[in-house]
Amino acid sequence: MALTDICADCAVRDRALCGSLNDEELAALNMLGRRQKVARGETLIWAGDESIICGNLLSGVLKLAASTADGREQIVGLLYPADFIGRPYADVADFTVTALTDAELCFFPRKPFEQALEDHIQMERLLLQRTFAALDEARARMLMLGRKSAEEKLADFLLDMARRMGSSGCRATPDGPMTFDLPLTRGQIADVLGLTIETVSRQMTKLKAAGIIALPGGRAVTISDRQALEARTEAA
Amino acid sequence: MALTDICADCAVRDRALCGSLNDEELAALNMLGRRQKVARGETLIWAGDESIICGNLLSGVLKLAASTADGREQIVGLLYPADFIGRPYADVADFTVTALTDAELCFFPRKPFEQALEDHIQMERLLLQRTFAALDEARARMLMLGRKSAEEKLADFLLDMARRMGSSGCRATPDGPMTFDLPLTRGQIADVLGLTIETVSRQMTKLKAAGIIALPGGRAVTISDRQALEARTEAA
DNA sequence: CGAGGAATTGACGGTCATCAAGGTCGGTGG
DNA sequence: CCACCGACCTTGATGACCGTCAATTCCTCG
Repeated sequence: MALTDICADCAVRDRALCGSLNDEELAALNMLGRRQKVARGETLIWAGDESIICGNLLSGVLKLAASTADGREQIVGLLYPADFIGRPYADVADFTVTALTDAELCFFPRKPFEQALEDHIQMERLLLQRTFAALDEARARMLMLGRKSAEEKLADFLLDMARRMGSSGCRATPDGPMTFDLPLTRGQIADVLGLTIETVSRQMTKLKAAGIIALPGGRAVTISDRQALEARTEAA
Repeated sequence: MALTDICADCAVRDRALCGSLNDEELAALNMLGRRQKVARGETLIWAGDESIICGNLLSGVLKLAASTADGREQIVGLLYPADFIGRPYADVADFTVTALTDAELCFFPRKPFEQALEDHIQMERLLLQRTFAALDEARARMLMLGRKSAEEKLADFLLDMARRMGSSGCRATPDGPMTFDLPLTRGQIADVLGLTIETVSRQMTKLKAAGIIALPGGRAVTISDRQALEARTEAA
């Protein structure tokens, strides 16, 4: 049927929460959901608004951000394909969700989705495990924000991105140079790391001058000396 | 029976995860659990160790901390009575859990506890909701760590503590002065806020000089002008 | 080719970390 | 009782790191 077809060609069918459902259950869930494309820069959810939707990210990268009344922003999480979006069991969204690249997602109204969670224990359990993982990640990032220097933060960040973007430019040898495109501008990197755009830029050129990375142009980065980069994750 | 008696006198019986269980279910869970007292300063779980236990905090305050290889520490969470301790579904603990005050807790071996979660959907759902709340809190703290000044951080912290310790010293008028004891040393406050002990101390005296707080001695703090303190939560 | 956003680079200053020196308080033992 | 001790806190002096302001330069796209 058309309704399951939409899932049959889903790029994250087996990695997203829905991976815990069989085809029949999936068809039912599909009655509730919609696919949607969003353009780079578009905001899906505003902090403070009613928490209306939940969903899965199919492609692209989203940012989760918090900000102060006077406009300072902190990116508190990045979402990649197969990640879950939204906040069940809360009436108000606490964070703003914005597309960093063009993206596609599959979403559901929150209330019916909560019901679906209750009806499908496996899916709820998977969500619990993912929420724990997100919590661990957030806490690890708290250590970075509170206690690391600009250089350490950037080294952390680049290695993290290399891990996640790896598919696009992986080389034969695990320690050989690898190149990938950052989905973030310098300003957004600054918002992830709790720095300013200028500091990010300066640390980038410093790493380039040290021969640890290269900046071929555009958003591309190549990590030439992973060992050295890892060393700067915790240097004095 | 003796086994349910242990819960009958539980200070957090209706606020902890177990609140979702009826007496019969509780009796079964109790077969697995043990109460334990820990002294101030004692560490229950070490980051990197096998994740063996889960449990509930009955009394006292615990810290959840991460640290770098060279000894810098960041407190990534504080646990209060009725809070859940531990990390189900992970083989290794990522964070160190230490008692900030003498404390009492009720814990279970992790594996059987995971089984109990599966057997009691209500409890699992409650845990999911609490994990979401913890995630929201962690993310809010990321904004603080990454983007706020020392003064703003301390104002945030004091208001947060006032909210949590409120029971001990609440005054008649909501905006009137209130006094309470901090369960943290200056050094630990610094580890929560991503500052140094000296900076915390200096900001404290600055707030005192401004007549916003008073420091009657020991760990006590009194908030004399809550309005002003709230204003410094986001000042220029 | 020109326009506009993004990135780089430089100069300068503020905030906060670091190093150092007392000071306070509670507990312990002579 | 009081001196001593250790842990915690306060305060001061100094400077590094990183934020701010400002001027180019680089890229992309119309």
